[in-house]
Amino acid sequence: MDAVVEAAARILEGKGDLSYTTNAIARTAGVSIGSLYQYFPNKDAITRALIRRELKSLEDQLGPVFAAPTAPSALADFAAAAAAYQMRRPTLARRLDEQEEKVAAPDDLAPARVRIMELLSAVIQGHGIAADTALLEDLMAVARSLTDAAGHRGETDIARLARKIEFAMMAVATAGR
Amino acid sequence: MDAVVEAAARILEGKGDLSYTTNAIARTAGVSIGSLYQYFPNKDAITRALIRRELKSLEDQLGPVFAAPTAPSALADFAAAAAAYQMRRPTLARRLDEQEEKVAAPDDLAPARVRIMELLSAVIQGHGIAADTALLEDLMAVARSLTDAAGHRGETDIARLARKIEFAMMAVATAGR
Amino acid sequence: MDAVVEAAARILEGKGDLSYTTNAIARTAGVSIGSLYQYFPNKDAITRALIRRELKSLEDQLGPVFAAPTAPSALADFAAAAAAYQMRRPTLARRLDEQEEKVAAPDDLAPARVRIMELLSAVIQGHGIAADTALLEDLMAVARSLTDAAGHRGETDIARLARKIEFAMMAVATAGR
Amino acid sequence: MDAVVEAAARILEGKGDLSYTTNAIARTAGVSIGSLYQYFPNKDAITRALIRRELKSLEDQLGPVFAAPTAPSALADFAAAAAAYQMRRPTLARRLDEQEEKVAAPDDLAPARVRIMELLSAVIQGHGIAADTALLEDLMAVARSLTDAAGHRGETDIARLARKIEFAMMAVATAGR
DNA sequence: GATGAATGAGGATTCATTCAT
DNA sequence: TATGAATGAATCCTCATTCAT
Repeated sequence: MDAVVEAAARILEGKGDLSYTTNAIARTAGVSIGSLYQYFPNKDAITRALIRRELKSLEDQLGPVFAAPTAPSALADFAAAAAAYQMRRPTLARRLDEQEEKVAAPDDLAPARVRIMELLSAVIQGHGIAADTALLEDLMAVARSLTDAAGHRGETDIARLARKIEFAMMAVATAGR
Repeated sequence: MDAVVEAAARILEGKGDLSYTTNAIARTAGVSIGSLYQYFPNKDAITRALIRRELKSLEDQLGPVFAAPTAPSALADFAAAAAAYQMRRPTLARRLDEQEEKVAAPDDLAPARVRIMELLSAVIQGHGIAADTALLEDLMAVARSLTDAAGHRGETDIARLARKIEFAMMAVATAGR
Repeated sequence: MDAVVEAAARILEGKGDLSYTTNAIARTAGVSIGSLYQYFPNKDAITRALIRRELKSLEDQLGPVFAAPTAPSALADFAAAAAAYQMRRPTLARRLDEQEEKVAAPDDLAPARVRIMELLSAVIQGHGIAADTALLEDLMAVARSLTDAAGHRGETDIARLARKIEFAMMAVATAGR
Repeated sequence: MDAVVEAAARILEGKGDLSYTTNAIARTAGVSIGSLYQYFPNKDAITRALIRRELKSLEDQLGPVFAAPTAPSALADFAAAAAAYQMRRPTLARRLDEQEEKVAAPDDLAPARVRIMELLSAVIQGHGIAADTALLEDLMAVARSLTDAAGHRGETDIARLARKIEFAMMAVATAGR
């Protein structure tokens, strides 16, 4: 149920890890724990659903890039989408990254991530750079770290953040020779 | 006691958050919980001691940079030190960052962090760039994310990692105009 | 839940302080500790609930005195009620007094105590004696000590105990001049 | 060792039950726990030694009464001694009473108590009243409760307290017919 | 379906007591 | 004899999960 997932999101970005309990999620969602366990087999499933939802949201932001992955402005657009996505829920993505490690079998999350990775791969190749998995991971990591840091500080200047991400990505891509 | 801190490190970088219990730490350290609590007032204190130890280790690696913060090679040296530091304990630093959020009053950790930040500030200014707190945080975040990603993949090429970090830092520093 | 409070009472008057643990209370009450903590936020709250219950019981016994606090027989009736109250649970009240020192913030217990104190004050004044707080405390202490001692010995003669209490109270009240 | 017993006394009348640990006693006494356990077989033994010391102190105060148990002023003197004894360490005696319940086998404390009881018995009989064990217990209880209450309030008027005790004892003794 | 009371394994912490030095 | 580090059973409390209604 969407309410449950949204409740999980709110608790995670609010009081954080320590209050992230199934009972708190149910209460915040306005359902009983009994019902919660009818929608989700266990706590991890809720976390995974939330991660899935957020990945979907990021993909939506990336719509224009998907439309033209090899355009000259594609990298800038990618950076802008990443920045815009994380600006709305600054702490959520960071907390979610931490949770992801604890969640068993995040296999069902792979498809979305693969799509985004492949998109980024196309974007990079559009800039004439060969993209192996390692590079793509580095680029994602850098983008995420800069948005996390900006989110932590409560910054709101999306354009500035996007610019930083773009520059950093470009630098990392060229550093690999 | 050092054994306790090292046990904490090993559990954190091994089985992770969920196994990071006082009893597990004691068992791994080869002491009883009773003894553990004679050395440390509570679990957080152990985590803090570990963070402190790691910061110290990073500062040691940064020794050459502290010696000549404004040398032309200072940024490259800083990146190399960061890379070298994290290569030995790839996952530890990342897991430790997550723990830090949960640890109450990490005030006693501030001095070391301030020293490193001020060092980086000097290094950046040696490159003719004004360094505000936000920029320094971004640079640290980027360096950390790249080392984490490399650590995740089990890479061992320190020089290559250092180069990526240096490039990314430079890019972020100049992106701020 | 009443069963928990009654279990607490039974342990306290039975094996005493050392066996007065949350697990023992839960076991005696026939519930799991989990359930116990759904009814009460912590152990102190159970103790307070028990004290509250006992104060309520004492107030019930004092009903006739509340009805006519200034009647000539009021002091005798007060003594009789105190005796009757404590005869049923000889050791409980004494053990509870000891616990009260350890219980944090027994503020929610004050009202009942104040009502009883004020009643006693009226009774005493009905005998032409000014009652300050110190005197009231002394009277309560004397009444309690005599019931405790009688309870210790397993006495069952309520009338005799009430008579002793009445005499002692009267003596203390007049000793203050 | 006397220092250990006095340390126990100070902790008990100070921070109370919760801080009354063997390690705290040793630290306060200026000895190691190792040494503490060379003097006393266990914690209870310390408590018992303290009780014994306090009973001895009370007996000392009662010296004049022992000298002339049947004198007309004996009851007043007894009350005065009890009051004087407890005034010096107001909270200690009360806390000690609570501990006594927890202490196993307080048999070695009996002799002193018997001596005091027999003294009181003689005093009472000097007033022409037959003293059975029950009455003696009641008298002791009343004396103790009044001193405790006075100690609780921080009163310092020994004469006033002695008078109250004497009156109350007399009343209880005559109430038994 | 939905509810929420009930469960109990597990985690942090304390403290009386021991024993090697 | 003195020391104090080491021990671990026992305590309070939390929280994911179940199931009778």
